[in-house]
Amino acid sequence: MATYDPASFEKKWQQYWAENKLYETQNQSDKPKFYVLDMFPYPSGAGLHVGHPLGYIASDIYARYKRLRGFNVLHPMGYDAFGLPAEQYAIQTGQHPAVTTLENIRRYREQLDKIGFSFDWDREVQTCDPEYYKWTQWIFLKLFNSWYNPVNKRAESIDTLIRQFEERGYEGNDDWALTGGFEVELPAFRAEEWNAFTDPQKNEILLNFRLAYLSDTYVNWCPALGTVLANEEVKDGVSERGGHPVERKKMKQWSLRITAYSERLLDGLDRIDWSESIKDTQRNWIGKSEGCALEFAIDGHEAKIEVFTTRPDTLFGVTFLTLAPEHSLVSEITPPERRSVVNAYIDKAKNRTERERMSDVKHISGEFTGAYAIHPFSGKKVPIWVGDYVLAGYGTGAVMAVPGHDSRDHAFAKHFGLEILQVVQGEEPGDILEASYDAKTGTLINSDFLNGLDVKPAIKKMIAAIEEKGIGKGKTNYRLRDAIFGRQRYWGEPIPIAYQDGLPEALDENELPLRLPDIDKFLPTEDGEPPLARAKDWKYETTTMPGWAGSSWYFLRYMDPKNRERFASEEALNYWQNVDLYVGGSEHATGHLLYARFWMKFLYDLGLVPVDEPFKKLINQGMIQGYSAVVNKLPLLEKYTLYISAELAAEWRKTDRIPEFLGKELERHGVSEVSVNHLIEERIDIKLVRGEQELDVEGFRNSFHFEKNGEFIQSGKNFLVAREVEKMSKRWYNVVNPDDICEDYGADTLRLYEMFLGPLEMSKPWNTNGIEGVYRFLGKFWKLFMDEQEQLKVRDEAPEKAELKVLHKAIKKVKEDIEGFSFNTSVSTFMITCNELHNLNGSKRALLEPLLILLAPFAPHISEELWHRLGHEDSVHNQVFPEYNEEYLVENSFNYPISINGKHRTNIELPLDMEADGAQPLVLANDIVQKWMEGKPLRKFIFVKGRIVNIVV
RNA sequence: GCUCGGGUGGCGGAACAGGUAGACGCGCGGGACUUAAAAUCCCGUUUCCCUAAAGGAAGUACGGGUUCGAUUCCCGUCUCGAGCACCA
Repeated sequence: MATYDPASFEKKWQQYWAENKLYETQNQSDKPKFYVLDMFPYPSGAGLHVGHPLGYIASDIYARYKRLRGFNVLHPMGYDAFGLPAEQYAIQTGQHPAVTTLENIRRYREQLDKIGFSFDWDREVQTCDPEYYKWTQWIFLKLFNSWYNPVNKRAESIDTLIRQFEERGYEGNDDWALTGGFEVELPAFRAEEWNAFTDPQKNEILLNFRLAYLSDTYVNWCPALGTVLANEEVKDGVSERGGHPVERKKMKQWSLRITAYSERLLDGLDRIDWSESIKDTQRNWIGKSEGCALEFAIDGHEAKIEVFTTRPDTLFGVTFLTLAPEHSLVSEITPPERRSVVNAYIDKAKNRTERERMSDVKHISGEFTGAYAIHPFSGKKVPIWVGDYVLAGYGTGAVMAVPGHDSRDHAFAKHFGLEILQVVQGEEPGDILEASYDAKTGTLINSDFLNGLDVKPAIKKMIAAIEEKGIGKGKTNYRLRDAIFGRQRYWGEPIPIAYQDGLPEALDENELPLRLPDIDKFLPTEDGEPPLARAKDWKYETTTMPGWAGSSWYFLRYMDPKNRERFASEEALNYWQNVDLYVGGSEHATGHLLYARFWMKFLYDLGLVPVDEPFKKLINQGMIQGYSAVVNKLPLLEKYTLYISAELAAEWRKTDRIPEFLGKELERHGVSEVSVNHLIEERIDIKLVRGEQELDVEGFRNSFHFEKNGEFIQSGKNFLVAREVEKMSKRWYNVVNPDDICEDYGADTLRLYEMFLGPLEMSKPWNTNGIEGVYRFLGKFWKLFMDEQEQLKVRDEAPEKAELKVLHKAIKKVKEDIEGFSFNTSVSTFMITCNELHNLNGSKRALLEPLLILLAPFAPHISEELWHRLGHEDSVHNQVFPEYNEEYLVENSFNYPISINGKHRTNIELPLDMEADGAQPLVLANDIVQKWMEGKPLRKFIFVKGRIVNIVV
């Protein structure tokens, strides 16, 4: 056999690379460093599918390219090994999650190895390894022992805060120098008072400032999973994993004070090379809004209501205030005669789950408290209401309602018949009683000293007036919430906290790692305690860290993975700095990617890392979707289950009328009175489909999908299935396994094909329609080197100019493509180059050797094989990426045929000293021709790609 | 509702800064080799008109604009996808 046979050499080279430690990376080098990282996988029981390697292949190409370009490349891989699925599995089967996790890791490794990645496996990390999570816990302790100093704008040791308390005390929530604007439920105290406090009292106070803290907060509680979830783990009121309903519940919880970093997380985005869309998602999530906080006095009460608004200019349009049902002042200000009504409303609102509240956005509800606030400028009395459209968790939990210029306030006012005032005049007249005017443009009216001003200057003037009056000040609010850090779960990092008199006490660093204890059952205890409460003599925190803890710093551990003294040595950190290229899915935009940035900034503040952004450049690869196969069946009959071919089912659904042919068939089976609603779609294994739609009927009959009383109805020669693009998942039977592709076509074809599918960042369905083309290309490429008799046919002749042009074109294109992450078009370039060399009979060493190096990042196995067949001892992956020479690329153009107005033809002699080569007709526009005809000289020739495309007269 | 990103042949998709639209691959059609098939190789393949050949017209979701020239830039409309969403 004289053909390309990947099975005969791919494994050989994979072993060769491993044995020779080809990809081992040193922490020092004369070469410049480059760090290429993939998001490490969670090792699930299902194994890898073809979607996983997409990003890994892209990053591998880039890493190999950088290596060929003379960089010292760090390209590691590991496993995000703590997590829910392993624990769910443990609950069902009793198998310890550590066992199944290690088993899954073994399987992942086996699959990864088949694809020929250039990972340095000596640096592998697993987040569930005590030697690793020791340092996750260590970072947690650092967070616990730190606070955010808003004056210095960075995290500092909690000791600096204690010193301030000792010297100055605390002035309450106005003490911006200590809180930086975040709310602390803590009364003021003087320095003497502080010094007189007992240690537990001091500790309790300090918890309000620590970056890792314990507090009573509303959490997303998922009863089905038995744990709390972070905001980004909840989608539309149900859990992201499993889709179980989620409730709001007040619980004592560990949280991380990520909100302290809001501004810096926002700022940092301007300095990193990420896609605009993902930066936008993060900006959105942080949700900065600038406005002003101000107080309303309450008629007959000492207390004041603080509100936050982005529209202080509309203050004269305030006709009522609305408090969230959870607002602490509600019960205080409600007079006795209104109490029962208001309390009933509050109870109702509280008992609604988050989901109900969200799905019920349009329904307006609220109650008048019976109390009145005093408008700070007009002195008018305005009623105070409670309404669940106001969120307790944002701003102050109270709003000044401006129904004239806020659609939500407007809806509320209209529903309850409250006054609506217009204070901003827009360009187009509209009835303010019908719809609010929300735009931030226009002229102020009915607003005393603001009258005549535009909105923006009015905002400024009003803030100044408010500050002068001493009732409030300009303020920035963020949507970002602190990150809840405890999970009522077993399979996670234990939180290194012990309890003393109910107060948390941090472990000492040298007590780490706090190892996860063995327990007999993985369920929560009978009285609802987390599983860790089952462990004997466990005097520590019983919740564990969330899945994102270990992944928030793993990129640092790769730099120095075996260090037992430190999370990574200073030398390693200073050498590698941060990740130059990070490749992974965009679904982590508001989770992992935000938390990792937060931790990096925190570590930077403590002087533990040299830079404060973890990932310089980020590429988001798209998802590879499954291409499910769907059969239509009519199962309502006792006698038969009728399978209806896709073309008939489609017509039926479209027209809602039974197609004639199908009607006859149904009649023949004694079926009447069926509607299209009886038609059921069932997904079947995609292996039962041949080509695009044809069902392998025999295979289907033998599969478990088939109903024993099934009969087929089809109008054509074949029974057709419908196809559906959706997530690749076991439950849809649409998973394609990379091992199978490697088996059939080899790893190089898999790699090239995944790149060839389309732009890296785009999501696309997996289908194997084009894979033959890529495989054929490799076969053709092989034939440039080997003849029919399996003999090397490469000649040592000097290449022709035309051949050099082909080569250098390819070098230039591939280099540009890799640097721009357009791997799909570089595959095309290889195909074109291969064809052109065949046509030129260019099997010459001087052409093919550079070409092999060029191809090596994409198809490492075939390149290595042919490189050795050319007589080299060394690996092709140790070579230098070839440079292109512009000289060979110049296009010569001369003596163009020109068609004027697309009609007449003439030849124009151009004042260029070039040889004629591939002359093209040039179409000139009318007016140019006219000027030319009038005898004006031709002034300028416009060249594009060495070709004249226009002439300026 | 707000923000962002898309819409190009039968299909996946090219076109780097405005400059020969449809590269490359799949599919399809035709041919060569073969007793035959597979494999391989060659030719054709946006649509329409005309044709023996040559040629011509339209064409990148739709409608306008800027330009000698627009898939590319600007305005408006439709549409698909993603993120956020009673955030005051």
